[in-house]
Amino acid sequence: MAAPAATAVAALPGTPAFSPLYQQIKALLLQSLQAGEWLPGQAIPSEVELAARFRVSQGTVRKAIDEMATDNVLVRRQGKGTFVATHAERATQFRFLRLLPDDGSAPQLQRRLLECRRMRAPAEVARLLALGAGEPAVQVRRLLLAVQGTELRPVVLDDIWLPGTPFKGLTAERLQAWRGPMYRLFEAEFNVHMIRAEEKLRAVAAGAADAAQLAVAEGAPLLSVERLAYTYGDRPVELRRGLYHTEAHHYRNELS
Amino acid sequence: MAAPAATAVAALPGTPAFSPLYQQIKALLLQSLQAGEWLPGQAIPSEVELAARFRVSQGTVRKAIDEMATDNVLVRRQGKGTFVATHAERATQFRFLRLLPDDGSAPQLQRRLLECRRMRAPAEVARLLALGAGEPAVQVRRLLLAVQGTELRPVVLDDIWLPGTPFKGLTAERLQAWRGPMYRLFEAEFNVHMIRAEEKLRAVAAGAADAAQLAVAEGAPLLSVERLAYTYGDRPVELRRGLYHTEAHHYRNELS
DNA sequence: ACGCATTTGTTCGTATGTATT
DNA sequence: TAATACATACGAACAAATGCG
Repeated sequence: MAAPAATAVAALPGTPAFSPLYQQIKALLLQSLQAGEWLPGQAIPSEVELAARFRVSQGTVRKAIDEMATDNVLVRRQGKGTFVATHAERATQFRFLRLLPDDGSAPQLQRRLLECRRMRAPAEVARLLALGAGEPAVQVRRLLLAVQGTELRPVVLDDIWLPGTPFKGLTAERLQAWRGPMYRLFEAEFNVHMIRAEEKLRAVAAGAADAAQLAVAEGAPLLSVERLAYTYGDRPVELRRGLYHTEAHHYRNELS
Repeated sequence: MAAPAATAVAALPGTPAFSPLYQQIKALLLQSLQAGEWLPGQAIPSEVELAARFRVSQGTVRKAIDEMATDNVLVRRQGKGTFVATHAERATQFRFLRLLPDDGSAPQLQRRLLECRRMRAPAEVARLLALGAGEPAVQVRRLLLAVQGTELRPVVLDDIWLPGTPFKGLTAERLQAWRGPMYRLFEAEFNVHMIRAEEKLRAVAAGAADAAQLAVAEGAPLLSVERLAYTYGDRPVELRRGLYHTEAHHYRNELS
């Protein structure tokens, strides 16, 4: 962990490997995060400390951290320090949960675990998760139910695939016992932190089995959301296909 | 337009109106943009010029511009200057057009104008566009067709509502004649620049009329995209409801 | 309750590098 | 080549928020 080359080196401009100092610092910080030197929720060293470690000015460290903060990898808190982002905070949850009630109320969802089993990854799953042929994977299926007064109405049917190796030890009991966001469990128990995801949305007709789970008619229109989530270094670590019942809910998106 | 108070004033800390200098500069720049002092595609004054005008350091101007650049309101080009963002650039178009072919090819869409008429805004439209009762509005309906080899397949049915006053002079002929993105027409001809939008997505069943336009069966699942687009100062200036046929296309979204 | 140390936030100034014309 | 504009980097000072003694 004691990096032999803690000093960042600015290559001569014009050489192919050239990149600004603050970008090199950013890369080094990301490496430390990936290596688990600082865990989600913990504070990283102060700007002056990092400046001393890397032998650069405080302003240079600042610019590196600034970018990582806008990337939602770090969170700055004036007077306290800079912290590794975590999925425990409310703000972070809503970045990945885009389904909202039409009436504008706060989403209130209950989980119901349907399945959690370990198996060899199917070809398509292996391809998207960049796994070798026959490598293990974990499949999780669950239902999310909206709480409306005393009633519970199913709104999301999730089919989730995770690489087996980093998620060794993930069981139905573990999932069942967990209170809080699933992504928070992943980072707390398996040191896998989701920072980015790509989604493909489609309208599809409900199949018989899915319709039964979601309590809708067969052939009813459902919103299909296929997600590929990435951790540090753009490594894909989750494949998720969700079916959303959008009668009293909608998927909210901000274009900017 | 000759601002009487070109000098930014830092209120005493603790007073309610206090905000950092660079935020004040940002607000002043946004006012100038809103007033049309610099038009989309044009260069704004250089950082040193702006620093002199506002009596602040170059670094402070720089920070204001930095934020506006990440907001996609301005575009920096090293060696050339800083420019007002425009919808003419390819990159900007894809920020607002999220429908992509499943096969990964570049989207190639043809427009077919169905309707363009001026009328009093219906109550719901008026509410969302913050119009007074009975104020004029323009309704545009159009079809987008995917070009697949020699075939044309309808994929999007758009129903667009615009406030009548800023869009005085918008006619079917004007729309028909325009080559390029509609948002580019809006900023070039009507000085209305879209910078942000909120969308609500749902899966719905195709009605008889919509199904006919999109060449799908009645009841087929369609992706409904309801968009409210904003210009400078968070003023809503477009309401759009699109129906997407997502059999060979999908809506792409990036979570970060 | 007060003050002090720590940490990030803001602002200034200066110098040099890189891209464009 | 020279001038201009943005990009990077350093240093310094003070403000604001936090936590601790």
